[in-house]
Amino acid sequence: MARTNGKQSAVERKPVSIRDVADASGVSLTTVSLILNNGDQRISEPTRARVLTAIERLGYRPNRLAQGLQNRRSNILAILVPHLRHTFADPYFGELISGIYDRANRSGYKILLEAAGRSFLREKRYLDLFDRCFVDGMLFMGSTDEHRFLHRFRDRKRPFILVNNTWPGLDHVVADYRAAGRLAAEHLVGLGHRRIGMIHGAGDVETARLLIAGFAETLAQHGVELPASCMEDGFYTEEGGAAAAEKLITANPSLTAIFTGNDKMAAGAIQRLQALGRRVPSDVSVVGCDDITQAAFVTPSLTTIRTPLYELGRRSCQRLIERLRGKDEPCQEVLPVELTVRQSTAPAAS
Amino acid sequence: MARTNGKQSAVERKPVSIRDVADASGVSLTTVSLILNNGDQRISEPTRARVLTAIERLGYRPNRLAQGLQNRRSNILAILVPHLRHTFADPYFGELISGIYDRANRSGYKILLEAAGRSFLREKRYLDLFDRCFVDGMLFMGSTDEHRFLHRFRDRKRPFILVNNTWPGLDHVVADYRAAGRLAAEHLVGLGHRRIGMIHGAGDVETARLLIAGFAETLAQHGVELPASCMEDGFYTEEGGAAAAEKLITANPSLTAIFTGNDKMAAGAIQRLQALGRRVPSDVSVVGCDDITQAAFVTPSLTTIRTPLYELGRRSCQRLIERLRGKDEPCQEVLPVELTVRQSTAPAAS
DNA sequence: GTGAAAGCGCTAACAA
DNA sequence: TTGTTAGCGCTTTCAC
Repeated sequence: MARTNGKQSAVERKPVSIRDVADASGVSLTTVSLILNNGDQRISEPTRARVLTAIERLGYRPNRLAQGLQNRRSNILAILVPHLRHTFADPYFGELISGIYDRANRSGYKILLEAAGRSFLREKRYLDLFDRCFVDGMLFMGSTDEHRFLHRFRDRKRPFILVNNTWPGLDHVVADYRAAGRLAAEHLVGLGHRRIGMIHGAGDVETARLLIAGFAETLAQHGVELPASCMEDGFYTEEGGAAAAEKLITANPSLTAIFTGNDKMAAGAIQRLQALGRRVPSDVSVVGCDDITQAAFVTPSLTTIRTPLYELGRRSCQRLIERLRGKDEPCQEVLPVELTVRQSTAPAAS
Repeated sequence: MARTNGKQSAVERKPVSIRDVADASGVSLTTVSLILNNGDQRISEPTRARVLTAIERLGYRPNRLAQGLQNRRSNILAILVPHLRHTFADPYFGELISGIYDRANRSGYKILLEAAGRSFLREKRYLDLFDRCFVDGMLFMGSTDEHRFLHRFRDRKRPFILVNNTWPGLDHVVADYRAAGRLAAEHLVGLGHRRIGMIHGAGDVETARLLIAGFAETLAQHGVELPASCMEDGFYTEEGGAAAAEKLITANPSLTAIFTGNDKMAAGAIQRLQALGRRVPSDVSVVGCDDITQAAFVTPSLTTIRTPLYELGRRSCQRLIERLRGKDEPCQEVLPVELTVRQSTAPAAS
């Protein structure tokens, strides 16, 4: 791999080293290090004070490359996202990232961003991140069944957490999507809806399957069918949701309610339904999933199942940090979801 | 500063070093390094092949902490965002980040995420990021006049780029906000609006002032006033936009159009206007700014000024990388904006 | 209590 | 064409 062979860099900075501090305070380099790392032991108060003063005065900061080289830790965690178009602009990922960031920051960990593109996976660069000492641990969000590389983390040799999805043998923190499906179904059935459609996310995502299962099961318990003709894939995007809504309503004109696998698809669906002359919610009710910030600001505001994205991020990171601290128990944590009722659902028309 | 004193880490991994490769292929460690770094020079073909094979077989990856320690580079760039609530979930920042990420990735740079919280600024940790060799360069977005620490980067000793804002003496890449204001004004005036309000972002943001200036100037050129009573701060949030819209329309019931400093405020404004019984756009037209993805999926879909966020991110990162490669010219780049007409604007009613 | 010295994994003069 | 060697800045035994 070619290196950028440019000049060293246009800048020159004072590299104050531990050596300088030692000289300035008339002690050995060991003493300085001891004071920095070993806390209260040994070193006499006067010496300690002198060194601390020198550190302050010189503005010394330990070089973390040198530190890391020594103790084999980078103090950086990687967040891996799938390679989609402008992935980081998606509020779903953004909420998770915010939660992870805040938790990591609290414990002094830095966050490295990485998108799992084709070459990244092909060249197994996710291993590099660990083996080249870039990061101490990794969190992956947005996984699908296609992400076969996840196998490699089952040996638990590299600290790894799957965020808001599951995979056999991997540690994860996930929202209760089965319950999400159930809550949506109960809400709609409770409003008297009987002819209901669903716009789901990709079929190769475990949580999407759980959501569908929970939704269909609960409808069935109430004697409501969810035939294949009432199911459409919305690909988790606004455009996909819009197209799916159009297909659904065209194929099943009598539909009075639609449940979507995320809020983006719901926003797209609402817009398309209105464009097709259906009023929401008086003609058709729509229930979303996730409760991203924007859900409250579409018109009508979206009734949705709240998955605690920020908290999922926090907890995932918490678990990873525990792991890094030596706790070696498998982790399968499920966080509860709840119904948030707004303006996009109403009693069935007929 | 206390270190996490936990166990080394629950895991143990094969650390294949350059030493191992050298031994395995019967050459010196230097030879291996030369092959890795110096490209095609010197080394004979047979030797090179032998070494490359060994590298492959052992799965050797150079430890970047060691590399970095040597050549004082981390190959990591920091993205600094202001510390707001769930900052990373904001599509505005997300688009910029996506652009930066993609450009950085193309040149082999990693991205480190950092939020500029109180302690981060107070303790000057932005300097640590450089001086402790965490990163080679930094991009900052979401800056305000309050971010005084920006002064410290004027000496150009540390590669730094301001993203989508300006600051005296700092390199930046920014959208043409004055033109954005002008385009919005021309659009509304062109539709016959004369009683126009504005919901602006914070007054301590230079781009917000430029936007206001461009908007007011152009209205004035067309003989339209923009009195103080028609200006409200929306704090760049949906809730703020909603509250501002209510104030505006209450104080000036005859308003027929509102321009907002970003799309989030526009979404909030639209929702509140509708809640107050005003139809958008037939009673009141609304123009947003930025054109985030969600702008197309509020109801009615939002007419807005497109600032090329993703491209701003890309260019900013491009500039930073050029800087890292030794180019030392100041950079003040302005990217054009354009009007995107959708459903939220219509000819003036009266 | 404090310091000398070895070594983390790598790069790059300088020799050979 | 290849190898020897001296660090990069830090941590950590082990002596004193």
